[in-house]
Amino acid sequence: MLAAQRKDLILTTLRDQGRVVAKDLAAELDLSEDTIRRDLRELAAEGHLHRVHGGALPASPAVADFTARTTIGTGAKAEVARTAAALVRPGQTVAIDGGTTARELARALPADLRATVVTHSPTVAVELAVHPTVEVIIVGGRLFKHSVVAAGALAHEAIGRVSVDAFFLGVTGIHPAAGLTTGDADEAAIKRAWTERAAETYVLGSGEKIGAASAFEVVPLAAVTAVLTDAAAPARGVAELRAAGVRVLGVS
Amino acid sequence: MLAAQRKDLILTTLRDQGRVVAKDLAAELDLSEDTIRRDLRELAAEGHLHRVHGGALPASPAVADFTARTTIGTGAKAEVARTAAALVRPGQTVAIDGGTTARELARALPADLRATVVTHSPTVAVELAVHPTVEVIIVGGRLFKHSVVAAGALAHEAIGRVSVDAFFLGVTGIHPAAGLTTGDADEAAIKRAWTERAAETYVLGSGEKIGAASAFEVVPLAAVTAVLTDAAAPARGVAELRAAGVRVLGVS
DNA sequence: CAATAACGTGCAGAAACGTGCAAAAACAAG
DNA sequence: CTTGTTTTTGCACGTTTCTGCACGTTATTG
Repeated sequence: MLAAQRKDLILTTLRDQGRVVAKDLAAELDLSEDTIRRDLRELAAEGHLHRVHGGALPASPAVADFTARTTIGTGAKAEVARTAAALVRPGQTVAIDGGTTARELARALPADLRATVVTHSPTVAVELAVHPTVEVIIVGGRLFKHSVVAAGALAHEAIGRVSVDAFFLGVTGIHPAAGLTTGDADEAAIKRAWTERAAETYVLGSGEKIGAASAFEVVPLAAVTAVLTDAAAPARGVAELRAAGVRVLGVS
Repeated sequence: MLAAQRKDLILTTLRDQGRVVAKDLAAELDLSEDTIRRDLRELAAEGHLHRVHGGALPASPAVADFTARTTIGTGAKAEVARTAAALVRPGQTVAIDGGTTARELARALPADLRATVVTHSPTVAVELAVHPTVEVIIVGGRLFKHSVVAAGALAHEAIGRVSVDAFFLGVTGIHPAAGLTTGDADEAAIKRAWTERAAETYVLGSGEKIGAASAFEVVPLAAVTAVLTDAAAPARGVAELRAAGVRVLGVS
């Protein structure tokens, strides 16, 4: 057995059994405990496991966190997110906005999806850090703490150099007359910049946002490909959007 | 059963059953009561449980919450983080690397600190989103999932346009001969770029990293201002660093 | 109150630890 | 192919951690 294989075995054993006992493994592999201890020490130094007396434990309780994280979300936002995730094609480059629905979208992406996600949301980036196949590009800038997204001229400039197949836009208001709105002017400009760089723009619009309007327009409704909402969205609001020529997905 | 596992079992039993009876647990695990009592004493000393005659009860909710926060706050990495946080002066611009110690540093910054933090770690950015006064600049780039940091040419270029008063550098190895090392070459280059843009560089080096060495050198030890470590750092490792002319803070 | 159970401390033996070293195996260059 | 270099492995050994024992002290119970 090669030394590298042995390290893989250690990590696999850790994952499967939740622990490694140095003495047992040495006997099993017919090696000295010294060798196993050396392996454990090195793997611990690289952050792959937690070295304890007599063996090793998993690196962190992050396994439990991973499980919680991958629990399928319920509620309106998760519904919207699923509708959105189904629109992402393998091989595409898509941009994801910030916010809780956007975060749900990051979670809802299929585990085998091979695509590139560009985002100015560190929260979305952290969510996608555990995705096995999606490539993630972070757009930097000044952190707008209210929404936990990068904003300002730095972000705006960086977005201007990106082109994406689709942009998943988060807003706070979806109104037939007022259009798509949000509460901060700088954030509105960032979102607008994304729509200008995207072939298609889908609004993440759970029902509570329909009929609402905030202070700053992002883009008019005519500028987007569709509004993605949920089954419980208000029928009148949906009807009004459709009457205005807007494509609404996620509700009959 | 490993000793560390047994402590986990005790805490799990406490959560599930609301109590631990020392005599019963000793019988169940075929160990002496002395051993169980020692475990309970140690866990109580760390605030994880309430020691009572005959066994243990859960720490009270308020204490448990405080302890959970304090437990994070009392580990080696939190110690290092506190030493680091104390070095940040109001009005400064500092860069924070990625990793768990870096995240602790973000948490350890004083609540009234007025400074600017630049980081290529979305995790650090998310932590600082709740800080009332610190300005945060995110450096974008391709997400290196293993360490959850932005990397690649985009990040490297962005860092080249930033100057900071101090860079708090995370590594996996601190060795008198091998220098400061990490496990990925691209990440090593990003870290190096930061050291070149920083007036001072402080290494976040909890004790387990001292004496260890990973594959890729970031910078030699002579290139940094100081290594910040914790009280439990190995004395020999610390002595060797000091003998090599390295300033080591956080341990006598 | 006395008897019993549980406690914490100090101690010794066993197990595990990490370091330095040398030999063997693997690798790379000529 | 040979030779020099690097990596891997086990050994020896001093250090550290873990565990049970003994025992005096403290708490609980009838």
